[in-house]
Amino acid sequence: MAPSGTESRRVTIHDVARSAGVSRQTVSRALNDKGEIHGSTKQRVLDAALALGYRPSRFARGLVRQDTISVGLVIPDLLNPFFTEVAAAALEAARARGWHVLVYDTADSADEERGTLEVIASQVDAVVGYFSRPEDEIEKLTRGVPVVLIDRERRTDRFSSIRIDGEDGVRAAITHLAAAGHRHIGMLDHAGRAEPSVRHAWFAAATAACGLDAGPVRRADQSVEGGESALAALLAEHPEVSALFTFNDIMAIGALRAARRLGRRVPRDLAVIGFDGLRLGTLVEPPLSTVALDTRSLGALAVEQAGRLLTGGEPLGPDELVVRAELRLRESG
Amino acid sequence: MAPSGTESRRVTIHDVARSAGVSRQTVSRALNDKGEIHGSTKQRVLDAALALGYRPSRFARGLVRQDTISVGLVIPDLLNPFFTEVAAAALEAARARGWHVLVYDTADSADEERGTLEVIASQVDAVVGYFSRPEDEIEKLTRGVPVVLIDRERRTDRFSSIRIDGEDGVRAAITHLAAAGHRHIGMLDHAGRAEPSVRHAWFAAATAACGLDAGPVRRADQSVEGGESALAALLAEHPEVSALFTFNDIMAIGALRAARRLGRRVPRDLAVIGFDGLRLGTLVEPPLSTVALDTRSLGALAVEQAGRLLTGGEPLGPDELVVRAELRLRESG
DNA sequence: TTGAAAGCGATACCAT
DNA sequence: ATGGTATCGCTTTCAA
Repeated sequence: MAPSGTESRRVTIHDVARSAGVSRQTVSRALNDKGEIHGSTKQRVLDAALALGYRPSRFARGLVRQDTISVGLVIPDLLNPFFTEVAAAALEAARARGWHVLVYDTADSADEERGTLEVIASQVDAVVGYFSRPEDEIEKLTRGVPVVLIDRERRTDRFSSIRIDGEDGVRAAITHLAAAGHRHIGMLDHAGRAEPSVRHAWFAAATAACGLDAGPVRRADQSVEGGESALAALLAEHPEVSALFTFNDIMAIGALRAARRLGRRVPRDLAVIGFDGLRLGTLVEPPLSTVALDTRSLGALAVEQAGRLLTGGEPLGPDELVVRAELRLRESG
Repeated sequence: MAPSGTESRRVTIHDVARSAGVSRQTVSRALNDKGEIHGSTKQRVLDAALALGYRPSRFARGLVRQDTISVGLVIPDLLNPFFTEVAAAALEAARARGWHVLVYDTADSADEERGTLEVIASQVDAVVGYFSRPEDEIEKLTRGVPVVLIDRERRTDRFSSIRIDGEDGVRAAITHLAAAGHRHIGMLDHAGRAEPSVRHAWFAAATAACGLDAGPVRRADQSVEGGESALAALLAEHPEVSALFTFNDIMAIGALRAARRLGRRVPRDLAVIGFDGLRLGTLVEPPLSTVALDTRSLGALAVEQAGRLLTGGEPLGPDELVVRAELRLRESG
């Protein structure tokens, strides 16, 4: 018997019970493999359920068995390999706990982010991810759900953040470049927010610490194309620049391309060091040197903390909610 | 007042009602912005809700307002850029419909896939994605939920599949190589299943159609490393091979690397054409020629069909459930 | 404007 | 082994 044709009302446990000539409870027993049920009865119920195309309501079930946990993962752009890696790590950590993950890609758009925030709170037990709008707005929209922010500061009963600490890593990178004789190190920062990024601050501090003048900085879109055109512009204005640090690996890969186009050999004529530590960096030519983040533990940490916030377990403290970056030298610088 | 400290029972609408001195229905009105409520009453309720840290139960709410739709997206490996692209497309299509997407990464593991199948049916309204196990097993485990399979055949009331048709694209690729004078075209197939892949069949048919002898085929892991070592092995046995077609772009990128290591210039000494059309292919050196799939419409199509299966709308027919591949020549071949 | 009562669809507990 | 009843937390009539 095929499942009802058109315009079908939902098949409930009641329908199955009636069809099999038993009570609802018996149906429940049969479906959930509880004992205490006669073999033939069970089979009859199962047959009836199949024939009717019965599917338990996840809502009704969730209401009484309060077990399933779902977390919302908010990502600005899944196609950006960095976020892909974080997402994959979060999925893995969640799976290990038997949690379900609802993924929302906000497409780098403030509107989409707002839309997501509006619906997400009613669908999940905790939220993890990246946001661009003011914390108090996030707080308002997430109404009571625990939130773990990545690369953003906010600590309250309900909010936690994972801090990305690249200070040492960036200093190591700049020190390395300086030791190689580079005097003019430029940077490609990202143009997302109004102010310069924290990574830029690390860069500035590191160059100063090496006794170098502040190198030229150019802000650009957080993409391969952004890095490509920004480096061309930067080099046009500052041909003396012989080394480059970028906000992230994607932009660095764009810079590699621009360098090739401009006839600058890497690392001989231009040393390039990115930030993030993407796997992708090993695939380009030359393999990209980078200040690497452990994206895996980043995602895992976020999920772990969400769990603690959720169960009222002892939340991790600021010192534990940090992911440190470290210099990973390959061939580009 | 901070949300209760330890071991807190769930705060229900009832608690809020009592705390605000009104009935549950009034609370519901206040929270859902229904009219018919006095301004001050509403404010009092809202305050009480906030003070108690009240959050509506998604299960209870879902039970009565049967509106929210969730689909499960099953992906073998989110870090594989091809699947990332499909996932991103599916997320986008789902968002446009206001659906929620639960993502499951099965880590290329049969066990994880089984585990996912066991829980997914009770959490979503429809399932979309990639599976490796036999259809009847999938059917059994998904108990009544509509399923859209990608790159897999199965059509019933409840199952649909999106077919990937690369026949013309592969023929165009091989024809192009033959026209360029290549007589010995090798292939790197993937080693996932027991039999050769469909893509291999297209390859074989295309070489035959061009009047060439069947080229050597080597099976390898579906990864950069897999492609890298497989090409080395293939070339060692068949040094006459001057052109290569691969199961996918990732393997082709591995092949590019191996070629460089072996001192074979691409495309001069070895022409390489991949399959998938990844954005990634534009970043390597030289940019990868490929038989490209429109991953965006692949994901969108899957979601669209899931919607039709779900609402009982007229499902798309086999002719519409196809994504065709086309040759995209860049510089590697 | 507010409240009482009746479900939504399932499971758990207690009888029988 | 099976059925009755209460219950999960919320929204939706329908009265007042």
